[in-house]
Amino acid sequence: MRCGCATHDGAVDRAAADAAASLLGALADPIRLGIVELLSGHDRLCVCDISAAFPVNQPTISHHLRLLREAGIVDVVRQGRWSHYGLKRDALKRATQHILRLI
Amino acid sequence: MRCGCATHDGAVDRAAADAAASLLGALADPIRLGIVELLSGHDRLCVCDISAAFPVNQPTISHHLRLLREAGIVDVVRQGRWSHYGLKRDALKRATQHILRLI
DNA sequence: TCCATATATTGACATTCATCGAAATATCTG
DNA sequence: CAGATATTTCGATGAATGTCAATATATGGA
Repeated sequence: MRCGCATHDGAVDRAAADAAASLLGALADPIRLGIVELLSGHDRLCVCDISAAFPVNQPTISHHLRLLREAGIVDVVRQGRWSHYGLKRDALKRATQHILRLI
Repeated sequence: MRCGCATHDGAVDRAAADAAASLLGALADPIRLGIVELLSGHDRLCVCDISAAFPVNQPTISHHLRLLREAGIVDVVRQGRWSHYGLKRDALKRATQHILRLI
C-alpha cells in the first residue's frame, strides 16, 4: 500500500543544498551573526574593536573571522598592525537571496 | 595607542543573535535544506516520500524532521499510519526576513 | 487477535566545532 | 636591535551533531 502523497517529481539538487547549507552554517553562530550585525553598522572594524563586543577571547574572534572570511562573508584589509574587517555586502546579499529563492 | 576604528557605539543584542543563529542552524544542513526545498514544491509529504529523496536512512530523516519541527519550520499532521509534513511558510518567511534585516 | 507497515525513539559511534591558553608572526617605536 | 602591541596559528578539550542499527510505538488489514 502507498500513502496518498504527490508523485516523486523533482529530486533535490544535492550540490546546491551543500553550498547553501555551508553558507548558512557560517552564519549559524551567535558570535558570527553578531559580528555580521556589528559590521553592518560600520565600514570596517579592527579585530580589537570587534573582540571588545563579545564575551570570548580574542583568538576565538580571530577564529570566527576566519570562518566568515572563508565563507566569503567578510574580507580584511591589513594596515600596519591592524586587520580591518568589513562586510562583503553584495556577496552576502546575493547568497542570502539565492537561499531565499530555494525556500 | 589605538587603532583608527569607529566608536564603540552599538552593542550586539545577544538574545536576538542567539535566536537567529538557532533558526539558521536548523536550516544549515544539506538534508534539512533539501527537505525544505522538497516541501516547498508540495502541500504536504509523508515521511516515506521525503525519505526516498535522500541517501540516508529513515530514522535519520525522522531526526531531521524533528529538528525542523522544533525550530518551527515545519509541522506535521498524522493521518492513520502516515505523518504528513508541511512547510510553515509564513513563519519561515517572517523568520528569514527578520534575519535579513539583521544583515 | 496476529501480522505487516509507517514512523519515532534509543544507544552508540565518529566527526565536527567552539573555546581556551600558549606560542608564533608581524609591525611599529624607542 | 629590543621591547611592545595586534593578530594569527597551534594543540587540547569538552560539547554538539549526523548517522546508523536496533528497538519501540502505533495503526490498519486479514
